[in-house]
Order: sequence, then C-alpha cells, then structure tokens
Amino acid sequence: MRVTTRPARAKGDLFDPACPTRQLLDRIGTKWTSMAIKVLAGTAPGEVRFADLRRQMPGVSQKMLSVTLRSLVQDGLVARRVEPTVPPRVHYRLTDLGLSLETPLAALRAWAEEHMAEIDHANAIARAGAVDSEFG
Amino acid sequence: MRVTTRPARAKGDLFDPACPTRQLLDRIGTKWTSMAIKVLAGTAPGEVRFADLRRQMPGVSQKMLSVTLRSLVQDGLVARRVEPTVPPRVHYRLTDLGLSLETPLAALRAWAEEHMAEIDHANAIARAGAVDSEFG
DNA sequence: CGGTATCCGAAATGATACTG
DNA sequence: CAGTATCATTTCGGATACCG
Repeated sequence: MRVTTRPARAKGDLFDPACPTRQLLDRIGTKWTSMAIKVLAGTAPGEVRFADLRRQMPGVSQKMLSVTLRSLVQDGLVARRVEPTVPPRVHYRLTDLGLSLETPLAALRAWAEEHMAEIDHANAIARAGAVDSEFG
Repeated sequence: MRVTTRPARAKGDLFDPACPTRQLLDRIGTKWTSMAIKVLAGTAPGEVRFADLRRQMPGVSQKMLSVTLRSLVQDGLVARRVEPTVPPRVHYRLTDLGLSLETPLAALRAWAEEHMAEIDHANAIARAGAVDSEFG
C-alpha cells in the first residue's frame, strides 16, 4: 500500500519492473485515496478545502487525510494551493492526470456497486459451508 | 487490505456501509490479487494449476499465493477444481464474476501503463524540490 | 485552519518447516 | 503437488499532542 514514504520502488523493480499496475494499486488501494479522488472528482474543476474534504470523508482522521493528500500531490494527481492568510486556507483539486484516472476508477466503482452483493453472497455461502463441515 | 480472515466487515460498515468500492479495493489492492486475476484472465476460459500460476507470478511465495487464491475463491471470483490423484492436481479459473471484473481492471492497467511514467516524473520533481530545500 | 511528530496496535507479507 | 502452521518483519492506520 505504502502511502507515507515511497522509497521501496527499488525493491519492487528487482523482481518485476514491468508492472505499473501494482504500483498504481499501491497508491489507490490505500484506505482513503480512492475516496479522496472521488470527492475531488465530484468537485472538479473546482477546488475543495481541507476541512470540507474531511467532512465529505466520514471516518478519516486528520493525519490520514493529510498523508493521503500529500502522497497524491507528490504523485502529481492533485494540486495544492495555499492562501497565505491567517489562518491559512489550503485548497485541493485534481490535476489533469488525476482527472484522467477518474475514468477507469469510476468504471471500477460501477463494477463494485453492481457486483459487491454477489461477492458478499459468495462469502455467505463459503461461511455456511465452513459451518456445515463443523457439523459433519 | 485484508486477504486472510474476513470478519472486519462489521467495523467498516459502522462508518460507511454504502462504499462497495473500498471493499473491492480491500480485495484487489492486496499485493498479489490483481496479478493473479490478470494471469487467470489471460488463460481464460482455460484452467491453470497452482504451480503454473506461481511460475507466472515472479516473487510470490507459496503461502501468499495460497492465501490470495483462497480469498478469491471465497469471494466467488475464482473456481477451484481438485483432481483426486496422488499427488493431487488443483486447477484454478476465473468465474463469470471474476471475468466481468477483468474489464474494469484491464482499463485500470491500461491507465497505469500509460501514465505511471508521469507519476514517476512527478515524484522525481517532488524529490528534487525536497533536495533543493535542503540546499537552501 | 491545516498541518506535523510520535507512539501504539492491527494487519499484511515473507521465511521456514511440516503434512496428506 | 499443493497446501497449512508458525514465527518474524514491515507497514498501515488511529490517537494524541503540539506548531505556524
């Protein structure tokens, strides 16, 4: 997953340099990243402030939102703008690159909304089977 | 990420029951899941044996492949067939559900292959900036 | 307001050894 | 061959406290 530091690239390259998918999933697979992108995409091309973003992401801690946004900014997916007022106001928006990621991500969301019930059902069956075997 | 046990659903539901995307990313975001799906999709509708699968996934340990496949089977994305020979031969293939997931996943892979260089570049810039500030 | 630093528990992954 | 069990390591994420 790796949200915080990003120096583990060298290790990954050792056994599979040609797998950008894994690198991408390391990013969007973190707990809050895809949700942040979704909210930012919903606001695009407008900007959102830190506190607003946090309000739209129930359960996220201040630290994790900060860490998530920092990594997105570092990856060039999100742009950060600071108003030098006191207190400062910080605005976030998706870059063009970030927006282009929204398309395949939205497709994945659509699949999830359409099929997660089937996955849940499969898990229920598997759970029931495990219980059955305990009765046997 | 959660590949092994799957009882943490209750906790997630507490703050966001309507987010199947997170649940899906909890699954495909694990280190080996998406790679396994990719290999299985490349072989579909045929089957692949455990050892073959492992050979096509450089770096995966026997344990992690086993854990990954078990979770995919439990989720109904992969079907498992055992030949009762000695030694036994176990075959894996994507279910229809798993195959349907391949489509949005392939879109994500395409995006990754097309744009990861830009992400790397953004990271290089960010890295350089951090170095610059140390010179300042 | 918008962070950062630190500590801690939980979870993922890997190495190794053993089994049917 | 295809696992499972156990142990050790790494990383993630949350809580808390402090800063400009």
